[in-house]
Amino acid sequence: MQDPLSQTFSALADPTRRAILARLREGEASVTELAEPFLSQMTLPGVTKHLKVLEKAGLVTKGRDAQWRPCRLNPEPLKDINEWMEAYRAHMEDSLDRLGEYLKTVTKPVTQNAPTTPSENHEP
Amino acid sequence: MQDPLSQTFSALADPTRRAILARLREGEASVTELAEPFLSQMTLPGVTKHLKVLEKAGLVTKGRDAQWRPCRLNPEPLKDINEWMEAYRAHMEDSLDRLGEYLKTVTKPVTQNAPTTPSENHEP
DNA sequence: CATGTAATATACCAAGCAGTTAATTAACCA
DNA sequence: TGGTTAATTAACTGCTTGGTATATTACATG
Repeated sequence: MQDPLSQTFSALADPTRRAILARLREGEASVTELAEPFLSQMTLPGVTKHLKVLEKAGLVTKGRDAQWRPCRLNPEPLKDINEWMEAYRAHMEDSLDRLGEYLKTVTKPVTQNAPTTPSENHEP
Repeated sequence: MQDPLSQTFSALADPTRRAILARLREGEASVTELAEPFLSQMTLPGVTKHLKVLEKAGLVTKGRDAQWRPCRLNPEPLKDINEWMEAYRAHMEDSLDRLGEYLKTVTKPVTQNAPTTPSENHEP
């Protein structure tokens, strides 16, 4: 049993599942419709499993229409992530500022001394 | 090898790791300092492993000061998550509206239902 | 009723992960 | 030099995860 936030994060930690969510942004879809783009890489039960993960995380809800299970996006859990991120927003902007200043010092004349350890930029 | 976004999400899908990040928001800390709050539930190598996950995801960078490895928060990967969430922001507001309307319909009659379990929030 | 379609359940496997204990590296200090 | 502290590595375990093939349930219609 995981806490809800962990469950949401881990549900999102898979490109197939994120693609399913992206598809659902455009509206309801049945399981086979959702599965269709992946059937070259994965079987239908595979997709069903991914859907179940999303469902357990509360990101997707399934209805019933005869033999179809129309799936809908439920963005509620994303709000919790959004809220969690809030605390880091200032840091994100800070590091943007630092990058800006770093770039300034780098593009300025040679007389400027070395910036405070650019520290390997992971992703440029 | 995972795509970077999946790697970030999955790094965040653990309460210990999120707590470490939260601690790092307040500034640099050595591994033992970071580990201290968890040592009742987990050994030091356990924490080291979590740190390595965060490091691989690019969320934490380690420096060196003699025998210490001062760790710092690197919020860069969070920007990607933020960007990813952008596409869902409209949906979140939509569902907020729906919640608002739902509450309106619910708060009309006398049947004020109980608040949905405050649920101890781990990280403020 | 028999058949086709939508979806899930079951049982299994390989790989990865969270955690442990014990050993090891690396730096400082006296 | 030897001892202490900081941190990592190695080797192992149990559990979860992502995927499969196969079987099964549920519904609609000829």
